[in-house]
Amino acid sequence: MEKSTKKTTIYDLAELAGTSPSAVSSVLNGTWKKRRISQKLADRIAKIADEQGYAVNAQASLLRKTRSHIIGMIVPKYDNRYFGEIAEQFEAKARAAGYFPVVTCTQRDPDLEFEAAKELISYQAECLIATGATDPDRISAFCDAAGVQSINLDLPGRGATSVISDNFAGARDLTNLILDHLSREFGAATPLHFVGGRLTDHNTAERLRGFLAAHEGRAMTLPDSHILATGYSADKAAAALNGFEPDIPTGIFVNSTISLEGVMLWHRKLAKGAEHVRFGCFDWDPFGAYLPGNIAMVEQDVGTMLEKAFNLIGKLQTSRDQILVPCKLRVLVPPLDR
Amino acid sequence: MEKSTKKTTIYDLAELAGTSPSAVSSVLNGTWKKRRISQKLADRIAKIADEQGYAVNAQASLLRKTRSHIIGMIVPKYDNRYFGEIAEQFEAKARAAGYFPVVTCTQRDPDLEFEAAKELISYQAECLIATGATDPDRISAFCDAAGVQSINLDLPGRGATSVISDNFAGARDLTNLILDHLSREFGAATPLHFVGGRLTDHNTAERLRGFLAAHEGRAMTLPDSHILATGYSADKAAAALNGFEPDIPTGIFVNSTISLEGVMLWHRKLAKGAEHVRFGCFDWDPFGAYLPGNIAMVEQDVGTMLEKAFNLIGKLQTSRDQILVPCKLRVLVPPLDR
DNA sequence: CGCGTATGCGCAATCGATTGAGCAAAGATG
DNA sequence: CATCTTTGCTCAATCGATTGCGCATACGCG
Repeated sequence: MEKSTKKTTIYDLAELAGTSPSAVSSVLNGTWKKRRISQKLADRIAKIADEQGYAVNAQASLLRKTRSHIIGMIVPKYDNRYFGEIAEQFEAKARAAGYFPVVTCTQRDPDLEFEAAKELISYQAECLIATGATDPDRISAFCDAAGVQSINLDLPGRGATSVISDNFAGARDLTNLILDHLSREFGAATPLHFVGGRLTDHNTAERLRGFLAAHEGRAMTLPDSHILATGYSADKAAAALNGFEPDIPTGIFVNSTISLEGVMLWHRKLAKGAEHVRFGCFDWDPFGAYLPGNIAMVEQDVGTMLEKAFNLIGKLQTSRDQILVPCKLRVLVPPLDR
Repeated sequence: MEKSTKKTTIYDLAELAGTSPSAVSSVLNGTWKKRRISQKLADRIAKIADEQGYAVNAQASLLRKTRSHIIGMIVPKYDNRYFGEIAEQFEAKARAAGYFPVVTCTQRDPDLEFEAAKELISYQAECLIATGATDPDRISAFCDAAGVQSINLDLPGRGATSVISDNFAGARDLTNLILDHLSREFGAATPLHFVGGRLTDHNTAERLRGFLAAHEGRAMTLPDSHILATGYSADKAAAALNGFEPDIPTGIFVNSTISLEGVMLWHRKLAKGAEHVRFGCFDWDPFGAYLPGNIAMVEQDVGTMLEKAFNLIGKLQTSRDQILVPCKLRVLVPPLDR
C-alpha cells in the first residue's frame, strides 16, 4: 500500500511485474490473447494490478481509442417520477448495450442545457439524448457541427429525430374519460378546466388540442376562462384556482404532476364543494393514484420511448421525424354502471 | 461546415488561424493573458473556434492537467423524491463549486455499485459520494487504495466519514406525534405498527430504535407482531398487512415511501375500519401529504446533508465519524385542541 | 546607438494507455 | 542442420491538449 498521491500507472505495474507497459495494457484491457501474452504472465499482471488497486486512466485510454462508448442524457429535473424513471431506465438500457451512461440535470435552464451538452461532447459522448430540453435545436445544431448524433426525447425539435408521447391522443382520451365519469356519477357533465403548463410549450399545446377535440366531439363549447395554463409551478396553479368554489359537479384536466400539487393545495382548502370535484392528471405518480377525487392518470410509456430512442442510435438519421409513442391511461376508479 | 467525421482539434484551428496549437490552446482555456497572447489573435482564434463548432477534447485536456474537477455520486434509485432531490441538489452545488458532477444510478446492486465507483475513479473523479450504498465499505476501500476521497451519504460505513439523517430522533418524534394524535382524536392510543424496511439495514434499525423508545417513554409494551419490516417493496408491505382489519383506532409507522405505497394498497381495500386508521411516514413525498389518514411525514434535510458533505471535500478525513443531520417533521394535520 | 525590459508567440516534452510492427527464441518440418 | 512457423513479448508512434522555456522583435531611456 503506497501512500504516494500519484496514481498507479501501467508503467508502475510493468516495473513491478518485470515486463513492458504494452503487456500490462493488453492484459488489463482484455486483448492479451490476441497479442499472444502467456497465461502465466497475464495472471501475474492481473494479480499485481489487483494488489495495487489499479484503475485504468480513462482519459489516457479514451484519448487513444476510436470510440468512447459514452452516451449522454440531459434531463431537466428530478422532481417527479417521470424524469426519474427516464434517467433510471436510460442508465440500465445503456449499460446493457455496453455504453457508459452519463446523465446530467439542467434545471430547465437553456444555457445550462447547452453548457452540459458541450461538456458531454467534450467527453467524446457518441450520442446525446436531450430530454425535455428547453431549446433542443441549439443542442442538436451543436451536436451536428461536432459530428455527434443527437436525439430529442419527450419534447420535439426540428434539428434531430424526436421520440415523444402521443400527447394529443392521451389528452383526448383522458378528457373523454373524465367527462364520461362526471356524466355517470353525477348525471351530467359540464366543460372541464385545464390547469397547468405553458401554451407555447409543444406538449401543452398538443394536450390542449386533445382536450378541445374531446369537447368538440360532444359539441361542448369551452369558455376561455377554463384554460389556466399557468406554467409549471404548484403555487401558480393553486393561485389560478383561488376563489373558484364549484357549486356543481366539476371536472379538472390537470396538466402535469407539479400542477396536481397546486390543485391539491386548492382542493384541500375548499370550504365547500370539494366532494363533487373530479380530476384527471396527464402524468403518472404512484401517490397521485390515491388522491381523493382523482379519476385517472396518463402514464407516459417510458420503456417504449427509450427503446425507440436506443434503436435510433448509430443509425443514420435520414429524417427529422417525430416518433409518437402512445400513452397508457391508468383508470383509478372502479367502472361505474351505466 | 466540414462533413468529415473527425473532430476539429486545436491543430486544425491553428492552421486555419495561421498560428500555433499552443496559442489556440491558451486562448480557448483562458490562460492566454498569462501567456501574453495579443487580444487580436485571441479574438481571431475564438471566432474561428466558434465557426468550426469546436469543443475541447476533455480526455486530452484532463490527461495533461493535474486536476479533473470531476466529482462522482452513486445513487441507488430514482423511484422516490428523496434521491431525486439529492441528485438534483448535488449537481447544482457541485457546479456552483466549480466541479463537473457525474451521477450514476446503481439499482441497489452491490456489484454495479462497485463497478460504477471504479469507472468514476477511472475518469479521475477527485471525490466520490456514495449515497445509500449497499456495500459502502468496499467502495471506500477501493477509493482509499486509489487515493480518492470518498464520503458516505444517507447510509453510514466504516471506511469513510458518513453524513446521515438522525433516524433515531426523527423516528421517535414521528412515533410520539402519531401516538399523541391518536390520543387526542380518539381519546386513547394503542401501540403502533411498524411497516417496511429491513432490520439488518442501519437506517431501519435506528428508526425502529426511535420507534421503540417512544413507546417505552409511555410505558407501552409493543407486541412483536407489530413489527413488519418486510423490505423495500410496496407489494410486500401490502401483503404483510393483508387480513389486518382494525376495529379500534390504529396507528401505523410507515418506514419509507415505497412502503407507504403498500400501506395505501391495503388501506383502500379495507372493508371497514379505514376511517380510524392514522399513519405517519418516515420520508417525504408531496403527494403523500394529501393522502387520507396521513398525520405527518419526516423529511430528510437534503440541503444540509449535502452542505456537510461538500464541506468535507478536500479536507483530510481525520476520523471515520458519523455526522448526524436532524430531520424535519412535517405535520400534515391541524393541531387538535387538548 | 546601446542596453535593458516588455511583448508576442512557437517549440517540444509531457500526461497514460493503445496498437501496428517487429524481433528473438522455441518448436516444427523435411 | 537449415528453414519455416509459432509463441511471447517489446518498441515506439500516437491520440489532443497543456505548459515550461526560449527566441524574436519592439520599445524605453540615457
